[in-house]
This record gives sequence, C-alpha cells and structure tokens, in this order.
Amino acid sequence: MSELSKTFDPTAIEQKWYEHWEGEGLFRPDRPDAKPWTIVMPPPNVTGSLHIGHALDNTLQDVLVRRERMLGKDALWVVGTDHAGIATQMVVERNLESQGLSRPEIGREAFLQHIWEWKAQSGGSITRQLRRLGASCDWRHERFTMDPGFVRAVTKVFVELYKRGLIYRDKRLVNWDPKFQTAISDLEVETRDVQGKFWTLSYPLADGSGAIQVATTRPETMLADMAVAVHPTDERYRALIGKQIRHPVTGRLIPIIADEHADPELGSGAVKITPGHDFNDYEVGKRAGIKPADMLNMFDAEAFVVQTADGLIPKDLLGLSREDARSAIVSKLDDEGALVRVEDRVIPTPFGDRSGAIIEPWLTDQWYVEAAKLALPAIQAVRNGEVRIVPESWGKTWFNWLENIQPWCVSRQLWWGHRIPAWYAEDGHVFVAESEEEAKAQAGGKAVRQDEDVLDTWFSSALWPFATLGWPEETDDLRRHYPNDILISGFDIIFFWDARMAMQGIEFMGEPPWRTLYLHGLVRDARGQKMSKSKGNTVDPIGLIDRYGADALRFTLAAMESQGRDIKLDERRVEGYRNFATKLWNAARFLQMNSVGASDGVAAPRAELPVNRWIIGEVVETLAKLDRAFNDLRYDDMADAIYHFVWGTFCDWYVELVKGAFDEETKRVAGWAFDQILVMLHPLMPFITEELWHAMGERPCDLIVAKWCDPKAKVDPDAKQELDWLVRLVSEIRSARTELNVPPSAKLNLFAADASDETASRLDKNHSMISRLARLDSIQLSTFPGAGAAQLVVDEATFALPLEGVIDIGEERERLSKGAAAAEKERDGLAQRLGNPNFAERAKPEAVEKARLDHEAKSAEAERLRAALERLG
RNA sequence: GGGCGAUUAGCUCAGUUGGUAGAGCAUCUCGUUUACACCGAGAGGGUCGGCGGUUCGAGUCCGUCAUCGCCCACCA
Repeated sequence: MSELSKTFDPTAIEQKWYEHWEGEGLFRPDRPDAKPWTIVMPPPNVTGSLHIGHALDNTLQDVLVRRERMLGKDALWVVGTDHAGIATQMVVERNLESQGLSRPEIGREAFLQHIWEWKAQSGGSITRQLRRLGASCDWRHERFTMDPGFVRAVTKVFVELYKRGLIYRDKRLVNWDPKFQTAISDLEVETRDVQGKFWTLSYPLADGSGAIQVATTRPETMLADMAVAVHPTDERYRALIGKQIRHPVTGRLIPIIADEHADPELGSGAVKITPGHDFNDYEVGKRAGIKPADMLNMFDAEAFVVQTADGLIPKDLLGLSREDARSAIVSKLDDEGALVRVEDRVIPTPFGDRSGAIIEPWLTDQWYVEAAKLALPAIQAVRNGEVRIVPESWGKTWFNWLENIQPWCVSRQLWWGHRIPAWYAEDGHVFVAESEEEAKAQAGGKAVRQDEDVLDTWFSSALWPFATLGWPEETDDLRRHYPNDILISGFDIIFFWDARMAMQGIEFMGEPPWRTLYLHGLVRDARGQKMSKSKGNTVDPIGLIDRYGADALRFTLAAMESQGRDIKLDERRVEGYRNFATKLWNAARFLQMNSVGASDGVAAPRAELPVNRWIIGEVVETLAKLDRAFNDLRYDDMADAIYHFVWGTFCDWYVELVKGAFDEETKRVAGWAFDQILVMLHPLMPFITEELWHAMGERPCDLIVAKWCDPKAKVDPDAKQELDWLVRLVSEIRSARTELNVPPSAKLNLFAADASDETASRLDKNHSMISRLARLDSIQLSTFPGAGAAQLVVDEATFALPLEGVIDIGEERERLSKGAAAAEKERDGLAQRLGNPNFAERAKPEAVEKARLDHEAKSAEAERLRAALERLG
C-alpha cells in the first residue's frame, strides 16, 4: 500500500499508467481462445490535432473496449490515421507557399516527398493526444490509409468494381472547385444562401421580329448559352418555339426550345440554357439532343473565361474572373439597352466545404461509382436488422439518402492520395489493372500512361473495417474480427463514411461491417453554438485534460452523452467530475487509514452485519444498472449509476456508518465494495482507478485486465429495509435539527413512542451508528413525558427530541403542520382516485392495490403528525 | 418542398410498458465531527411551450399551432 496525497493530482499518474499499459501490451493481451470483440476507430486526419469531437468519439469507444476487455474477451480496437487527401495537400501546399515554393513548380514527385516528410514530422501529434485521453487501442497494429497493404486493398477494390461494371469513366457536369482545381463529390458541396441579384435580359430574335426576355442569376455564363427554353404549354411563347435567337453578346445563333424545366411562374418564363455550366441546363441540353462533348465550355480550371469552341466570345472578356466577367457583361448589356431589370434576390450558392470557394459546375472526364447498386444491400441490412442503428431515428435518414443516392464521383485532381489504377494507351483506350505490367499486358504490350488523378479519401476509408484486418489476405484477424461489433461515429459523417463502409463491406466481405452503428451528436460550446476555429469558441480537450485530468473529461463526455443529442459542453461540469475523482481518492485514503485493503476475490464476502449485507446488495444493484446501461448504450446512465453509488451511497452513508467500527468483517466488505467501485468505474475513469487499485494493496494483475464484477450475491431485502429505515430516521432528525436551529454541537436524547418490536430491535442494534450520525446522547423506548419536544414520524413510530428551552414552539408547530398538510394532500388525492368507481373498475389491479396501500400509509402518517401537533399544545 | 430533433427547476439535462416530476451545477442557511471545503448537513425552487383529443388517469399516446436547431432536395 502506498501513501496517497491529500488531493488527487491527475498529471502525476496519467502518463505513468499509460506508458505502463502500452509497454506491457495490455491494450490487447494475447487471448487467442477468447471470444473476439471488435471496434475500429474512425481514423483521424494524419496531420490533424485532437478536437473535442474526437475526445467524445474516442471516449465512447474506449469505455466499451475497456469493459469488453475486462469481460475477458479478445477485445480489439483498431487505430490508425487517414491520409486525408484535400485537407493534407492544402496544409502542405500552404506551408510551401510560406517558404516561397509553389506546388506546380516543384512538381509531383517533390511535392509528395514534402507531404511524407510533413507526415513523419507532425503525424504523431494526434496519436500522442489520443494517448493523453487514455484510449486503449492496439497501437502495435496502427494503420495508415496509404500503407502498402492498404494501397493493395484500394487498388483491388477499384479494379474489382470496374470489372463488375460498378465503376466507370464518364464526361459529365461535375462539382468543380476552382480553388483546389479538382472535382469534388455532392457531399462536399455546402449550399449557403447568399444575397445576390436576378437580372432580366432581352435576347433578340434572329429574324429581327422582336425579342424575348430571359432571367438569370448568373449573367456571366451566357457566353456559353446554347438555347433559350420555354415551357411547352406556355401560350405566350408557343409561337416562338423553333425560332432562332441572335445572342446579344456573342452573336451566336441559338434556338428557342420547349422544355418542362422552364417555369412559367418564374421571371419571364423563358430561361437561357447553358448546358456546360448548370446542372439543370445540362439535363435540358441532353434532352434537346446536345451531346456532352458538344456542350460549350467558357471557363478554365480556375474559372477564368476562356474562348468557347466556336470562338464567339469577344476578346475583351477573355481572361476575366467570374465576377469581373459578370460586371463587364451586365454593363455592356445595360449600355445596349438589353438589361431590362435587376432585382435583389437570395441565391442558394454552392461552396466547397474545404476551400470555401464557389463551386463551378464544369464538364470533365471523371471516374464514377455506380452507388445505387451498392446501396441496395446496405438498405436491406438495416431494414432486416442485420445492422442496428442507435438511435433508431437515424434509420430514416439512412434510407432516404441511400434510396436516392447518385453516382459517386471518386476521382480527384490532386497529387496526395491513392493513384487511380487506370492506364491509357496512346489512342486513349483505358486499361484498369492492379499494376502497370498488367495494364501493359492488357494493352498488348503497347506503352501506357497511368491516370494522373487520385481517389477520394473516403473511397479508401470505406474499406477501413476489413482492410485494416489484412484484407485481401485471409488473415486470422480478418476471420475473427469481421464483422466488427460496433461502429461509433458522429452523425456528421453518416453519408461520407458510414454508409460507404456499409456498401463496400457488403460488396467485398459479403456481410455488413458492423452489427451496431452508434451515432453521437456534435459537441457545442456552453451557449449551444457549433465550435469553429473562426468563431474562436473551440474547447481544446488537451487543455481540459491539463486542468482537470483525462478521467474528469472522459466522465463528463460520457455523462452528457444521451443517445444522439448534441452536447453543450460547460467547463464547470468537468470541474464537478474532477471533484468526484477527488472524492473517490479521499475515500481510498480513509479506507487506507483504517487498514482496509485489497479484496482477494470477485465474489462478495460473507457478512452478518446489516450494514455490510446492505452495501453488498447496493453493489449488486449498481452493477445491474451499469450492465443494463452498457447493453442499452446509455452512457449517461452508466455515469449516473456509478456516480450516485460512489458519492451518495458509499461515501455519504456506508463510510459514515462504519466509521469507528472497522471490525474484520467490515474491513473485508469495505475493501471488496471499494474494489467493485474501481472495476465498475474503470472504463469511464481508467487512470485514477488503476492508481487506487494498486494503492490499496498487492494485486495479481493490473486493473485494465482485471475481471469485471461478478459478486455472486443478491440483494438482502431485510438488510435493505433496515438500512433504508435507518437513513430515513437519521435524515428526519437532521432535518428537524436544522429547521429548529439546534446547534450542530448539541447532543440530544431521542424518545421513541409506538415503536414496533422490529423498530425497537433496530434501534437497539444500530444505536451507536444512529447516535453518531444524528448526534444523539441516548435513545429510549418510551414516550417523552414532557412538553417542548420536536417530533417526527417514521413509519409506525413517533419520535421525540426534547428541546426544552431551545425549541420555539411556534416554529415546531409550523414545521409539523407543513408535514401534516403535505401528507394529507397526498392522502386526499389518493382517496379521490380510489373513490372514483371508474378507477377501481378499469385501472390495473396492481395500480389499485398500490393506491390503496399508499393511501393507508399517508393516512396513518397524517394522523400521527396531527397527534404530534396535539401534544405540542 | 421533404425529413429529423428539441421546448421539463435560474442553467445544462434525465424521465424506461401512461399511475401524479428527478439529477448535477447555481442559490439560501448552518457547519471544521476519524477521508475529503475539489467537503459535510439542511432548505427553497417546476400549472413539464400553447390549445384540443384519447383515457379512470397524460411530461409520457394522438392531432394542431408556436418558437428554435439540424439534414436532404430545389428555387434560370
């Protein structure tokens, strides 16, 4: 047993224990015969740093893993990092720029070299931070999404999907990020409302017979107009359908066509059609028979104006940015009298979620995954219960997205990522293969050149649940640990990651990647606002750990996690749980001072004393609550159960009751009960519990691998009733003392009237405990003969505390009246219910019986309190 | 436009199959007694967003309205 300091100092023990656990390989003890249990950590960005969302996500996972490990399973928590294509390339490119270097200048090879160097240098920081949190993951098998093994898995998946016709290359309109100069997927586009304008323009008919008005929010794209559309049933324009327009800026001849896309209610009812730069227009154009290859393009990759294929854009507009082109065109039209009207209007505008740049729909060749086919079994898996989503309400979102899923653009015009395993011959013919040799062989030995692009980061992370286990090799780990038992992720990546994992997992492993999908909410600041660096309201989890300890932070996050709701994090809450840790620490100190040490087994010791039989039962009940909370994935209930047991039951009552009476039995029971606390609390607070586990005595193993509780005992109903009575009696006396302003130092005599034999015996057996806790001098089984006593009713007995001269009769009368009135109110309420014939007839018999008993009890209590008032005079 | 969620004590939130509201923090009073003032004892505080319905009985089920938040789609 080691001496404990007076206050708990987390920093003094956290690093020590983490290094010990990791060094001894305790995060994944060798248990080849044990039942496997598996969870994979959502891989954080390799160069990222731990934010509070990670802290929540990983706390929730660690809590489960630690318990499963204590249950004796071969618990595996897969850890690793994600190469995070865009995010990482962006950071490194920015760093280079600050050194005066540019990515295009240094070239692909050198740039990738820089990224690998940057990863080597800063890639360890998030994993160090995960260690600070106490995450007990299997570091010996840490993975990275660009590991050689992972590259093989990604390549194989791509090639297989291609062979199955689920991946193809196509030229179509894509979300183009002009800042990063890459295509992005629908999910990476954020639509935000922006204050803009709505221009109505006049387009002259080619035959000079008039003009037609069209309305647009993007006048600059008119340079690539290929038609004007009107609704086929719109009477105003019916006669114009088929006529030609002389485009006011380019002079291009374009037709007026009929298409249902034109909304007669909106603007003039006629709309310009720019198939190369608008998703709706693209569809209209296709319907009108324009091939994507023939659609006019007027932007370069950075969204500056370039000449269209027909060469009709006036020279002075070439090279302008989107914004400049817009103002130039508008003023030009205005000068020519072709600008009819300008209105203010809120425009939903697409932004790149990473770059913040306005996304430009752009015609390019890209690789697409035929997601709709992969989605069907992922929908089915949830529908038939193979995968359980918690909380259930997310099921609808899951179905809704997967049922309407669009082809997934997976190619990115970046350098950092998995290079697409496709090679092109001189003639443009494509060969998809696992290696260049194979591609060359397919090409009949002709020279081939690999696709320059890389894959969407989420394409590779979708393989995480099986690629980390060795796939495509048929490893032992893969056999034992797929499917995983559960996935824990924030709901913000349900589409990006979770759904795609389900799709790929089912396609390549034949079954879904996990049995349960647990989705948690976002961590917000104390005012409920989303945390963001720009708002400056982020909470640094490492700072909180420095100030309050990892245990306190973990406990806070778990306690505030009630299935799916967002968490408003308030630092005061963390402080409160730090206090809880200190409370536990001091309880351990107290036990040590009384020679209470480690217990020698998981089973509860035999006990005779009611107080000991009672606390054993309380442990049994707490364990039951905790196990239920684990089964239900109710982290708040876990925290609640253990918190109240430790503080409200063990410290406030058990320790106070046995103080000064540590006989051998009590020492054994106290030591055992405290050990159960350490075991039950360990998943939530691993550091302090491990420290105290060793501080309490010699142990055969570390707590992290100790056995989960198994008391082999039941609640003792007699002991429970007796202690429940004792607690009520002491509380009543304390309450009366305070309300009547009895000095805490004054010791009183207690008289018990109308006590049953049982009460008399309980008073006798427990008189020293009662006397100490209620600060009594004596307890007598008789009616107090005099006046001027405080009176209280507990069950059948009426107790008197003589307070001659101290007590204010008026105050005591008021106190008793209040109590009597409360009892009477409840009694009358129950009487009314019982008096209602409908209640007796229709309510459940148990409910009627309970009401009857409650009514009896309340009547008796009210009567006794009235009698006590009577006695007071 | 479609969907999800929220509205309960000053604050942050629980509330299991409907049986008459709980916790933590904060507030007030008292307090150093065999650990702990990061503590102990006691107390006050809610017509459960509004309205209507089902029911013997509604915070809980149904409808409706209001306010707030989020997601998806879309609005030349």
